[in-house]
Amino acid sequence: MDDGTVTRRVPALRTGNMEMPPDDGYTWRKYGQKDILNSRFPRSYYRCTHRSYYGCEAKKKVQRLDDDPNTFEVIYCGTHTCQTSPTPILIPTLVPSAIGNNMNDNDNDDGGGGGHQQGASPQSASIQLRNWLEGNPRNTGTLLIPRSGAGGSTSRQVGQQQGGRDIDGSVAELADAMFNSASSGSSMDAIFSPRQGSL
DNA sequence: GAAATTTGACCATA
DNA sequence: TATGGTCAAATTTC
Repeated sequence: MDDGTVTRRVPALRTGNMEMPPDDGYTWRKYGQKDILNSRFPRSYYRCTHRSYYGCEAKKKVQRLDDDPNTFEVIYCGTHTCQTSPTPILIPTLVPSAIGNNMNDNDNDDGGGGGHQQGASPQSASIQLRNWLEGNPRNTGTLLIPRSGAGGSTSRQVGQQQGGRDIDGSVAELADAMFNSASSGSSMDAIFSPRQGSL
């Protein structure tokens, strides 16, 4: 169903705790957690923090793969209409056709056990990220914005970038740190295809 | 004081 | 009947 549902697999970051999956640049608010029978790990349900302000109905489900505990399966449902901006920018439908296609590919068996999934086209959220990531061609993808919970607890796992512009500078630093840390693992590279920067 | 996270319960669908 | 998903209330942190 290409109704805006995107399934992506992202390796757990080694930035302190692998309890939290890489942030995708949006502010998510956890609204529930459920233990899945077929999974040893519970599934977390997130909703866009700007839902109240922008009516953004974007949601995502994060679940750790039973086969790869260090890999998270993030299922995005719906599209963002907030773009994490101070103003409600309306983003047209994010080519659901392409999205629904890649999810099927993601359903494929594990990507090798090291988090080499990819195959999906990070256009849903990442495409919007590029808007505020302009100037950072390397950051064309999910970004982790550990403002206060990066080295503390699993709480505040989502960056509290109020608007996204405030983190513009932090993004570069965070991204740089992340890419440097992940440069040996190519995990990030696996998630964020460098091809995105060629757009 | 406000916002977010956590846990439990309830509802809907298969 | 069982599982998944969502909502609400309480608690914790900033």
